[in-house]
Amino acid sequence: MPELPEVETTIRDLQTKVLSRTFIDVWTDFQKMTRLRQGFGLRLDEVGLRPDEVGGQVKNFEQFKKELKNKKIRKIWRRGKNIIFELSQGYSLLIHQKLTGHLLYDKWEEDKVNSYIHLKFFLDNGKVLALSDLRKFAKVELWKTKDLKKELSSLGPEPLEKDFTFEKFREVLKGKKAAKGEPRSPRFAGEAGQRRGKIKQILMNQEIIAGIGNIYSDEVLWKAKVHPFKDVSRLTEKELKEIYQALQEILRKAIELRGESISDYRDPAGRKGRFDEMRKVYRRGGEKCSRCGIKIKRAKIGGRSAHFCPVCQKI
DNA sequence: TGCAGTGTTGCTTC
DNA sequence: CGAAGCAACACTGC
Repeated sequence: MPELPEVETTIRDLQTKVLSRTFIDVWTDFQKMTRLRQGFGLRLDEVGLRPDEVGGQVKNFEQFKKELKNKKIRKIWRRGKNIIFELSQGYSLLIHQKLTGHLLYDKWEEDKVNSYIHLKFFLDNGKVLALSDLRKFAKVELWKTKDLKKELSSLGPEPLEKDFTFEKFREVLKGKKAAKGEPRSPRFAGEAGQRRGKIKQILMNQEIIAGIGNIYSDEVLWKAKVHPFKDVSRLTEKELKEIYQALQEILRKAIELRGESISDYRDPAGRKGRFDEMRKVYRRGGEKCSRCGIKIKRAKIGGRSAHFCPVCQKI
């Protein structure tokens, strides 16, 4: 699954390859993947078309194609798990790869997961930027840059930015009282401004911290020796520091190793990342914990699986 | 063979 | 308001 390190790997590679290129054309065999968002004079009900509105979808894709044509890529960046191509004339193209999507450029390795191509961008250098996505959950949206920036501001801070200090981490995690006129922080609860909720779910909440998903939340909590079910309000200062430190180290290491590829993620050349070598708990239920030898457990939190060591990780 | 499991987001329901 | 459930989709493994 593309989480922060995988998305970062993708954009860094694309920056060296498609910056300053212009979109010439676009093809898809799954029109539901593409959308025009705010700023195109469309009513919301026209934009949020239902699957049965085939005629509407065709019309929508034709307009998407028309608007994208001849736009030049000025900047490629990442916000959380979103890839953003900033284009000429005030446009931005947003790609969210969801569970099994990944971008491929020019020539890529032969691999089954690279064969589910549902979208192709044709560039002015004669090369193709393609989106392979087995489950077809990925979304590709054309925005007016101004509107997109507003939309992205609802995401939590970037964990690898310089200003994401330990103090800031503690503040966003624990939740502080909203100042007058300020929007209330998400999942804000209790008189003292104390947020409640299981730490794993908090880490995966994109409005609290951007970019963390199921794999890295499991790995971070194992490294920090904190149980995924522990309520965030009960975390000690020491535990908070351990989580912060583990988060920094694991995300940086995962980027260095070009992400994980236990499932479908591949880089733009179609190659696997190597974070798998470091994986301690994710999808290792039943195996022995490398720290204490006890069997790694798997349990459900909010409908998804958490993997953890029931002995090393304290509740 | 059939069906639960897989993870992200957004919408619906309570 | 929040949290829980489910749908979007296709393939794997038991």
